[in-house]
Amino acid sequence: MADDKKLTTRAGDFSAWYNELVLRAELADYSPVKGSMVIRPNGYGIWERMQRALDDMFKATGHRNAYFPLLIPESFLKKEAQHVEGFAPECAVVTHGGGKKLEEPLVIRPTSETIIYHMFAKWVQSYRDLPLLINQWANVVRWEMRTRLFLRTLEFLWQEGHTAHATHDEAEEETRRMLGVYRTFMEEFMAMPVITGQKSESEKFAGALRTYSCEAMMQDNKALQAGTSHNLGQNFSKAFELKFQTEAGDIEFAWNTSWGVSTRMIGGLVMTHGDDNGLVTPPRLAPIEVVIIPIWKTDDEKAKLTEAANAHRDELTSWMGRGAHDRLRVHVDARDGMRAGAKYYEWELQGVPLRLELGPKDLEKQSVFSARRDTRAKAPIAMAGVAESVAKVLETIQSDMFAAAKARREAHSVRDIASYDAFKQLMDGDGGFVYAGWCGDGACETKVKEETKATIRCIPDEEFRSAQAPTACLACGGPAKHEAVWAKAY
RNA sequence: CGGGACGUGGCUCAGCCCGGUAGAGCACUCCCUUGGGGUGGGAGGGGUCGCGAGUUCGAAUCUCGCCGUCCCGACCA
Repeated sequence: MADDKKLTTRAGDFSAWYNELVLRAELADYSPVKGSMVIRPNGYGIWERMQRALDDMFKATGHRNAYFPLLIPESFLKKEAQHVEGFAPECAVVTHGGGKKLEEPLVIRPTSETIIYHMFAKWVQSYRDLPLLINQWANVVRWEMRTRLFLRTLEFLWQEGHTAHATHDEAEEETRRMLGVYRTFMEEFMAMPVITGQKSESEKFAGALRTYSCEAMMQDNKALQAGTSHNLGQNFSKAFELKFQTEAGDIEFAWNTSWGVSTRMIGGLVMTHGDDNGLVTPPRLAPIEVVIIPIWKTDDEKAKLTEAANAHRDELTSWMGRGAHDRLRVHVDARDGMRAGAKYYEWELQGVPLRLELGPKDLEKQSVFSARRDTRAKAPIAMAGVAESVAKVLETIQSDMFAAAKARREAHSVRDIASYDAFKQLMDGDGGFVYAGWCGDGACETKVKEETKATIRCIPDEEFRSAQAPTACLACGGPAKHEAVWAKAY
């Protein structure tokens, strides 16, 4: 490589850029087991911030956490016909334990519907026990053929919410509510705009009545399904005898929902905001929001500036303007033997939202020199009231990142595609989201997929639909039943 | 599982055609230098050349087999 300090560029090879960034920013590393990965502290730190924000939102909507076991009797998985069909090929199965062959093989959970609804059936007797609102943070295993760091690995971390309700409408409301929670999280924390909508029959969860998803656009204009929420109807309650007695005294099957987001979102974060210099983290998810780099020449200066940098850190971290539980997250990089410039590159690669440089000149001027990660804009910040100024810049970064990502998505969204040929041409070139009609026939979906690799990402919710609803199906030209978002996807 | 490529210090790779006892850059350790965007120099540590067999006086290099990785296709959060 001509310059192996630089990343491959996004324009040069998006896929290589992504892999290099994830490895070099130390978000994750390949594990000795093909297809699985180690999440390193930089990556896990982002996950922890995601978990915290989401967990608070789950609690605020009345859910409680629990933990269900990793191993599931194989027979459980087979109880729901669609479910087993969807997951059987990608299940890892434990056949031996304690040095003996097991009587019944145990499946390593690819998702926990079966074990959870089995347990729910024991816990629910009456309508008074409903709704039952449970979430678990867990790892799951799906034996994928082709894997990518964070985006698709054999094992990944996620949360799965599982609820039981007395009526279909309550379950539907819950399904939509949690999709909304995901959307809020993705927009407000990840600064990642998403389109919400319903999945087509072929893309829905195996065993669900309906699946809704959040779809985001990556910088290569491909779609990433970032979160899903399922109305499971009574499919699982019937398979697992999850019944309750109504107020009127009748016995009915409960209505279930399940919803999940995973460490895949970290991949989405990288591909939404990263640039050719590395990761760009939205402040609200950044384990370190501000890095302070003292600059010195002499030993005398070194002592003075390191002390000043530490004093700044203390001032920033003790500031309570965001509330006592949301202090600024600040790191001082006073490493010796490394030039300031080299530190800049390193922290940029790791995506720290704001850098503060503190040198002799700044001390004289009673200011610090700041550099934004997202725009790379530089400006001095007065020492007086520095914490408030910094907090304000971070807020600006957060909202600017969202606005930039949204503008990019809109720039690559097409609502007036002239013809199927034009669509093919677009998918052959730049790609993007195409809002176009769909007759509702799975055959048309399959045809488009085979010919262009693009699929229906979702039937968008009303607010995302075009002012003028499309009248013809993209593929067959017949009357359109829905407006659909078509795109190539991860 | 089909098609293609590749396995050589931690990383990226050269050496292989034409066999002769292993190299570069980066990274790492130490010293000096430098220090507001990847300083420069010096010294040093580190390799069963993927594994196994074969040919040969001698194999990283040639032959065969195996294993593994990556990319492209069939499945997917």
